[in-house]
Order: sequence, then C-alpha cells, then structure tokens
Amino acid sequence: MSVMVDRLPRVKLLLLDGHSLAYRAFFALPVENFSTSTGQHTNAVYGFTAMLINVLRDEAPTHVGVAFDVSRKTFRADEYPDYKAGRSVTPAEFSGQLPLLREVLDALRIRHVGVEGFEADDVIATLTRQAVEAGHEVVICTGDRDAFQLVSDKVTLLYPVRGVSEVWRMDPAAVTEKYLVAPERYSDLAALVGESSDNLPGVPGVGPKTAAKWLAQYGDLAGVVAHVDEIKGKVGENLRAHLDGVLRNRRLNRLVDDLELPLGVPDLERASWDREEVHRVFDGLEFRVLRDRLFQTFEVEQDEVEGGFELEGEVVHAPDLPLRFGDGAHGRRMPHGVVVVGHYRGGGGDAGAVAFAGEDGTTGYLDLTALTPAEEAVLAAWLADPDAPKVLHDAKEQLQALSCRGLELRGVRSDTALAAYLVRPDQRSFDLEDLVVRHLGRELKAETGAGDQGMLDFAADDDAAEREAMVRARAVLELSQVLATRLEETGGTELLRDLELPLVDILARMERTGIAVDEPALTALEADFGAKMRQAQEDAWEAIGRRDVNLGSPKQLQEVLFDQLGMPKTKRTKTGYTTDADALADLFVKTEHPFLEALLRHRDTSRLRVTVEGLIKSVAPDRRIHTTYIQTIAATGRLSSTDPNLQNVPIRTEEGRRIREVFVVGEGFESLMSADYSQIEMRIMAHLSGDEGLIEAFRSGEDLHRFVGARVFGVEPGDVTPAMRSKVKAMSYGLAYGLSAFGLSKQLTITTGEAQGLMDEYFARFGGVRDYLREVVAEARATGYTATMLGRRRYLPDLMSDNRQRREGAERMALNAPIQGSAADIIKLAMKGVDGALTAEGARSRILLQVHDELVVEVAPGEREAVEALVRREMGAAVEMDVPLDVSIGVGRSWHDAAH
DNA sequence: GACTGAACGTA
DNA sequence: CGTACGTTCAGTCG
Repeated sequence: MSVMVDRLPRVKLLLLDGHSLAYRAFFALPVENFSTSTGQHTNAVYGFTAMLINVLRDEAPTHVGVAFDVSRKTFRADEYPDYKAGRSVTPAEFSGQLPLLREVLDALRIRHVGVEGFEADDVIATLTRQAVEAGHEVVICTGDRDAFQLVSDKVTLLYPVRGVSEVWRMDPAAVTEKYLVAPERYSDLAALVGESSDNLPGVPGVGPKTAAKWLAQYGDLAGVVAHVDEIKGKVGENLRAHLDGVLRNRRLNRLVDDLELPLGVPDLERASWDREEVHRVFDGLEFRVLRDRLFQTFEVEQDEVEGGFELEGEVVHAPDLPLRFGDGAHGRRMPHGVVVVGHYRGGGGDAGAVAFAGEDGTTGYLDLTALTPAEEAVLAAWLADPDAPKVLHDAKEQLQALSCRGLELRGVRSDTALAAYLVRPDQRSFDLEDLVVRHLGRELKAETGAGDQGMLDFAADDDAAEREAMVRARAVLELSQVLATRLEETGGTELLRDLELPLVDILARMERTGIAVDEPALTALEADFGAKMRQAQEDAWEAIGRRDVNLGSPKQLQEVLFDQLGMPKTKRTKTGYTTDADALADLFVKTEHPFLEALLRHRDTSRLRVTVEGLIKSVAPDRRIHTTYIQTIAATGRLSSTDPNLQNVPIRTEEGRRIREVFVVGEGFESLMSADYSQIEMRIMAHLSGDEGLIEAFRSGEDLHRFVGARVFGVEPGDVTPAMRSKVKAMSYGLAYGLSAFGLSKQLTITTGEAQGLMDEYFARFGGVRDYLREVVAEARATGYTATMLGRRRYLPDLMSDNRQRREGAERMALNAPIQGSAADIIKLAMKGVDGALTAEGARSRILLQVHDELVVEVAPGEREAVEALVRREMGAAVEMDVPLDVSIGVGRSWHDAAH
C-alpha cells in the first residue's frame, strides 16, 4: 500500500480568486501607468498576471485553477438584499479587463471557472474540499477574507496586502496568531465582528478580541449562542439584540463546498503554455517586461516537458565527403538541413564552418579552414549544386557568409524563417529557437536519451559549438517538414518557392553590391546642415532669452512652451503634451512667436544632419553603402531595410533631397536609373474592386486625381482646381488606409461634415470601391485572414475583439493589407523579372535598391536604352491586371538626378 | 547598459 | 479617429 502511495505523483493545487485579485490590482495600480497605446486599461490584468507569475514561481504547483464571480446576483443577495450593498458599482474600466484576463489565462493554458449564482470563493471551497479529500496540498490566493475558514494543515492561504505588492502566507498558526482563533472558527468570529466590505454589520462594541474570547470560552458560535444569556454587560445586551444578524452573517459567510463544477482537480494539471498565443496576447496588452519575466522564470520548466533533437546517427567527417556528396554519391540528392557558421554585415563577412543533417539521420560538421583542397572542392560542388536539395533558416545571411569565402549556395528548397513568416506574417520573432518551440513543441538542444544521460557533459567544451550547429541543422530539417504542411494548409507553398526564395538570392546580391556614395559631398553636407542647425539653435535660444534648453528634449520644450511662454496646450501624449511639428506649426499660427520658427528650423536641420551622419558611418571600405533587407518583418509582405535604412532617405523637401545627390553611380558604370510604379496602390484598388469608374480613370490616361476630382465635383477635368485635386488625392490614398471622415477633416482642415460630404460624393461616383472595402473586411472577419493577389495571407484575430479600438484597428489593417501586400507581391515579381532578364540578356547592369514601389538600377556603359526597355517591360508585365501598370523611369548620375 | 516614448523620415 | 516600417534622442531604470 505504501508503495502505491509513494508512486502517486505529488499534487499541489493552486487556486486563485480571479475577481478579487484583479479588483485589488485595479485599485492598487495607477491606471496612467497601465494602459496600452490604444487606450485599453490594463492595470487589473497586469496586477493579476504579475501576482500569478510570482505565485507560480514561489509555490511551483502541479495543478492550477482560477475562479471567477459570474455575476453579482448570488444566493447570498437573495437571502440578504443588502449583501455587498455598500460597494460602489463595479467600474466599467474594471469589468472591461476581465475578458483580457481570461485571454491571458487561456494563453497560459490555465483553466478558469465560475458558477452562476455563486462566488469565486464557493468554487474555491469546492475544489479545495475535493483536493483535500484526495490527500492533496492546496494553496489558495485570494483577497477575500472569507476564505480563511478553508485554511488547514493541508491548505495555505496567500492574502495580498499593501495593494498587491506583498502577500501574507496564512497557515493555521498564522491565522490563529492574527485573529486569535483557529481557521475553522474564523467565520464565527467574522459573523460576530461583521464584515464591512460585504455590508454585514456585526455586534456593536465587539471586535476581534471580544469575539475571540467568547469563542475560546464557549467553543464555537453555537456555544456562544447557547450561553448568550450568561454574557454580562453592555456587549452582552448588544449581542442578544443583534443575534439574528450574527446568525445571518454566519449563514452568508459559510462557503459552499459542494457545487457542481464542469471540471475537477485532475483537469487543472499544468500544461505547457501556447507560446504563440502568449506572444500575441502579451503583445496586445503591451506587457513586454512581464512576458520576459514569464519566459525567464519558466524557461527551465518548459524545457523539462519538451524534448530535443537526436544526434545519434552516423557522423560525417571531412574525409567522408567524396563518398557522401561526390558525383553520384547517395547523399547528393538527399535533402539536408544546413547551418553555416559565420557572419555577414555591411558588405563583409566570413564563413568558418558548415554543419548539416540528412534525412537518413547522419550529421556532419566541417571546419572550412581545415579542409584539404580536394575536400573543399567536393563540399563547394555540393553547396553550389541546384539539384542537391537544402534547407536553411534565414538563408540570406549564411549565403552571404559563404560568398565571402567564394562559396556559392544553390538548391535551397526551403527557408524556415520565410516559411514561418508566410504562415503567420505578424510574429514578433522568427528565431529558430522560437519556431522550434512554436511548431515542433521542442527545445533547441541535443536530445539526451534515458540511457546515455550525462553524455553531453562528457563532451569537451570546444565540441559545444559543433554540437549546437548540428542540432540546429537537424532542427531546421525537421522544422521545414512541419512548415511545409502548414504552408500547404495556408496556400503559401508557391509563394515560398516561386517568390520569396528566388528573392533571397537577388537581395543578397543587392546587399553585397551596395550603392556608391560621394563621400566628400556627404561630409560637406553634414557640415552645412550642422552650421544651419547651430544657427537655428542660437535663434531659438535668443528668442526665449535663455540658452539652457535642450531643443531635442520634448520635456524641456514643454516647460518652455507651456510654462514660460504660456502657450495653449497641444494634444496630449502619454507623458505630457505633444511638441511635434504639426502642433508647433499650429502654435506658430496662433502666437507667431519667433521661437517656434527657429525651433522648427532646428528640428529639420538637426534631423537632416543626423541622417547624414548615420550614412557617413555606414560607408564601407569600398565607398559604398550596403544596407540589409529583411524579408520577414512587415506583416503585409513588404521588405524592410536596415543598417542603414535606405527606404527612408528624404525626398519631400528641397534640403532633404540634397541627400539623394550623394548616392551616385559607381566606378565603371554609366548612370543610376530609378524606375517606379505610378500610383500602384490606387491601381490595385481599381483592379481588386473592379470599379468601372476607377478602371476607366486609369485606362483614359488622364491624370488620376484630375479625373477623380472631375467626377466628384461634377466639373470638366480641365476645370479641376489644384485645391480640388489635392482634396481628392488625400481622400483616394486615405481610403486604402481606412481613413475616417474625422481623419480626413483633420488633414484637410475642413469640418467633419464637409469631409463626410466629400466622401459621400466620392462613393456615389465610385461605388465599387466602397463595396470592395466593405467586402474585404467582411471576408476577413469570416475567414480570419486577408489575402493579396498572390494569396499572401495576414491573420487578424482582433477583427473579432470585443474591444472597439482593437477591432477597428484590425479593420483598418484588413482594408490596407491586401492593397499594400499586393503591391509588395508585384514589385517582388518585378525584381525577379528584371534580374532574370538582365542575366538572360547578358547585361552588366544590376539592381541596387528597392524602395517599396521603386527600383534603383546601376546602368553599365552602353546599356541604358536596353535596360530601360527591359525594366519597363518586366515591371509593367509583373502581373496581369484590369488596369495598366504604369512605370516611370528617370536616369542620372545621382539618385536625385534619376528622380523624375 | 537596456529599455521606452516621442518624434520623424519613407512608401 | 490613416497603413507599413527604422532610427535617433532624451529620459528612466537598475
């Protein structure tokens, strides 16, 4: 028998009162510090979650459950209508957070339960009884003192004090010490003393001391009642007068421990949480620190429940290479996971080793510096063989590292980062570590089987890097198989194979090539902007008669603008009042204070100076700038450019445009060519909506905004004034972003009514556009995702949110994603087309940059005409649409001069 | 040193 | 109360 008991797993059950803990947090944490950028209050969720994490860490329970009050109508209120009547109405800011709290629990896979007509504590009492009867240990966390009655040698209670910053650990001794009665008598004591928070009055003049004395003397409340006539004095009289109330209190504070529950203790066993969901939910709540703490605290425990990767098969060493990867060798056509150990950044890098894992269970690790020429030749041939299938994670960087060693990489059949991105493009991270957990439910580590525990410990330290690389190679291979299924399910197989993977190679070449810059001109520009910035700073200081203000500090500026100069307050930000350019311009109109003019000038020039400074820092030894394109960042499918970002080089102002003059044609080339799609997003909208009017606009060849303006304002195209045109232009573009009448009015400085009128007029003429926009959101709501012309999906679960801000935000994303995303698809196709055609025609000209709707090409001598024709052809023919894809091209010695 | 929010550049 | 990004700075925290 005792053997049986020993073998039973120990159970430690943690029960939390969701309602009372969240309510405590709601009042303890200042809401100003706990709100999302969309205005959702999160203080209650935050406080509860923080406490939950702490308790999980400190108590390490095996089972967890959370109880909720379902409504305020309980059997207690039926018996005593004034029950809890003293409490103010539950604030909407609190109840609005309860669904979020449940989302957190769901993501953490913690069960929660509530029973109509009963309180959370009754649920807790029921589960506690069940657990205690089964011989389990129980920890209860609640802010409700009624639960003290449940404390026993098996049951501990954690009671939050000082808001939620601390908990008292109440075992029987602690309860007795604090209340002078044993836990099972606590409710008797509370009935006598009363509970103000529940609006249960006690006996006047009787506090815990007196009550405890009586209970000690007569055993329990029944004993006190039996001897009620023996109690002398004023308090005795009071007791007799209030006896009914005391007995009622006792009936009400007795917790119900025999509820019918939809789940039992075994259902509360802790499961590993849904990592993806945790990221999504915590991202939404903007709980960054808390999420990190969660992962940090429980990473180890998660490890325990998940496996690693086998490295048990044959190990291939350098001398084995010809046998495995030589011509006709059996490993040649076998898919392998590959990991290149190396680095690449800003045009330079190196590769030190290659690890691989084959489908037959073999692994290998090859130190590239230790290979004989013959061995290296075999490896190089295998790596470069387009028919030798390989799978990598984030192939571009590794491909770059290899290329720095003169090695080519072909035959990449999947890239697990790209595949995961296509499956769910808005993820925080596509690190291999995360994907392995997310899609395989395992950790990125070597498997240590039951028989060979400690094997890893025996391995020497310098083997650790090798083993890690091989584990990664194995993980990539396995991951790619799972992701292939996910991709098939979400229709992304072709996108990966035919679009994103071919793009990897093109982007890698663009990065390695870089774009030439005129360094002396760049330096001169920095000096010029620097001088103008200092002049503006002097003027600004002069205007306010002090020099101790950092013009780059919004905080100090607020002090000057609103305190010293007493200007009217601007729009609120999280931390004060905005000092952004719009607001400053607004203040200038109102006050005409010279400080504002100088300040704005300082903003502009210092920003330009900083931009130039950043560019100077990133010029490589070859006097070119090598950006890095990231293919897995933008949820819509766009690329992003970083280190430096060459997709946000100024163009709108004349001063800013000067920066584009320093991006020049490189030595041995003839000119730079800039080719961009005109109004591609509007054309996509015309195509997708099928709106006859808009399609006609593009087919007519008339200026788009003039054409639309003529329809909207009911005039001849020739009579569209510049003001009419700019209004229509703003509206056309705004539509693709989900612009509201309010937003339009704000932008055009007209009344909301006028803006609404404008929109009505627009939709009356272009009804197909309105129908399309409505349809796109409706479909996304039905399917859960939007899709681009090539089927690139974006999932938007927030379309179903009962939080209005989040829902409406998701609706705007749903409007925009197919349009922006289709444009991204199109230019990616165009890049493939242009790159392929340049190669096919044997041209030396090459693509240097992509800026969302623009390609910058470096034109080799004598190729200008051919390349222009080729680019126009390939960009224009990227997809077949109901409207033409108009490409506009310019050529010059600099990026600025190539503008058109 | 790591992180956040404000501000601002692009499509 | 208009989408999608990346970078910089000041300010704050540990």
